[in-house]
Amino acid sequence: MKYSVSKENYLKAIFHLQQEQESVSTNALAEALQTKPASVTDMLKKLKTQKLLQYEKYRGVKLTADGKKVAIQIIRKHRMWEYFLVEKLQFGWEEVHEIAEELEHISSKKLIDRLEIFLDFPQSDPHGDPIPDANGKMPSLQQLAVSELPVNGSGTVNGISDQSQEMLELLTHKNIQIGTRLEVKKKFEVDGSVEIKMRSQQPVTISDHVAKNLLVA
Amino acid sequence: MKYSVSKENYLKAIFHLQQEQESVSTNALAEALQTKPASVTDMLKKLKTQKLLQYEKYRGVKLTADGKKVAIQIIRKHRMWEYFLVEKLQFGWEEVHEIAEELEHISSKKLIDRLEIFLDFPQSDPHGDPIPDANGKMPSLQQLAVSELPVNGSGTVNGISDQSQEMLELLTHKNIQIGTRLEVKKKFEVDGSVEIKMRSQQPVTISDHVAKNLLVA
DNA sequence: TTTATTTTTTAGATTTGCCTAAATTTTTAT
DNA sequence: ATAAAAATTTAGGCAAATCTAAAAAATAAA
Repeated sequence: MKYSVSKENYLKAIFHLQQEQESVSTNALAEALQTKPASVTDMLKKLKTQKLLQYEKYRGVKLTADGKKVAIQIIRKHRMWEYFLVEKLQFGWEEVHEIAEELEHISSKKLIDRLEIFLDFPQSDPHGDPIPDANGKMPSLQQLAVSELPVNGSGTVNGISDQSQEMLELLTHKNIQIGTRLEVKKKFEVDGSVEIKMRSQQPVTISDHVAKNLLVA
Repeated sequence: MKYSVSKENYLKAIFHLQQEQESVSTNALAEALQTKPASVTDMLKKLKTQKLLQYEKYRGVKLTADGKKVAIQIIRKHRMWEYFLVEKLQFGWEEVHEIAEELEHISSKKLIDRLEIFLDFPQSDPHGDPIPDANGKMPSLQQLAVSELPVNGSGTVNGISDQSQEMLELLTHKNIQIGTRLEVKKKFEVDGSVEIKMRSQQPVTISDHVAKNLLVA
């Protein structure tokens, strides 16, 4: 089955929002998709008739198994392309999201399966998010925010919660990327900032905000 | 400026039809785009207000310099992706057109420029068609149909006129591809068929139809 | 437990790209 | 040169995806 770009974006957004909350509200979806609640209601009705989601008016929405399957395939495509852009075309991790937003809607399944082989079965995208396999199996990795680490605790960066351009640029500036090993040297209770040390580098301080967004294993 | 997928397809189709005829008719466009003449008329009016083409009702249509520029960039993307699919992802030359029809509408210019570097500046796509450079310059190569070659004349295949799936599969079956060197051994006037010989192979006969579609330098 | 606030839905429009049927213009043939 | 045929355009509509404004339902607050 083939769906419009718009429908695919709805399914993807609902999938992501469901990670946080069981049931997704119309307003949350409108916010995520940068559209109006009235438009969301319209689309939910259409997706419901296609049995991609469960929806009762005023009650929020949940993906069906079918809907989830579609969403995961889109996410697979998105992350696979991001990996390609960074690893093969030398893009920075902060510029690939936008381009992948378009590439994820290219319909050919064979294309992605071939790309996966060409890339040698990458496990996660440039921001650390896992790439689902062809069957939709998503490797889930354990993650802890740096802000939760104790003093002298250490870990390897394997995820970023806020993947905005600005955040990614800040991290790049501080020389932090996926795979970076770091140790917590000091925690300042007064503002939640954390001093961290990376291999063969002077210690640097990151704000409370950044520490909460930096995930390690 | 960004245009809809539909508009891009119109510009591309007009560009291709203009290679044959100075001015393009509504019917020819409808046929090429698998749509109705009435729809074409509608769209032509819209593209005219955007100054992408010259159009006077009942008089046919021609691209403006702007329109040509847009069309060439789409063709550049299409052919670059086709090259990528065949060279890197191991697709057959008969399966890439369809996928490239989607990929050509991905908007990022940087993406194609990076892809071009990654692919090491390919000059032509898997069917022998030239890939325009970033400025829109299109390397034009001299081509002659095998049917026009004299007996004992030879050449290297560098283009296919009819790039339908069936034709490409037939050529693959006969071991003919871009770059194949061949010599005309015999010409049968009665049906226009031609016997050709390729390096270290028994001679094979191709029909009039195929001989006209096979271009050599 | 009413009232006020927030969330969500409905109603009615708009835009894009397409369609069919009918009218018009151009081209071809007699 | 006129009639017939072919090509093209106009008119009126439809579906998808969006919007604004108003109504309805759910939730929170007094």
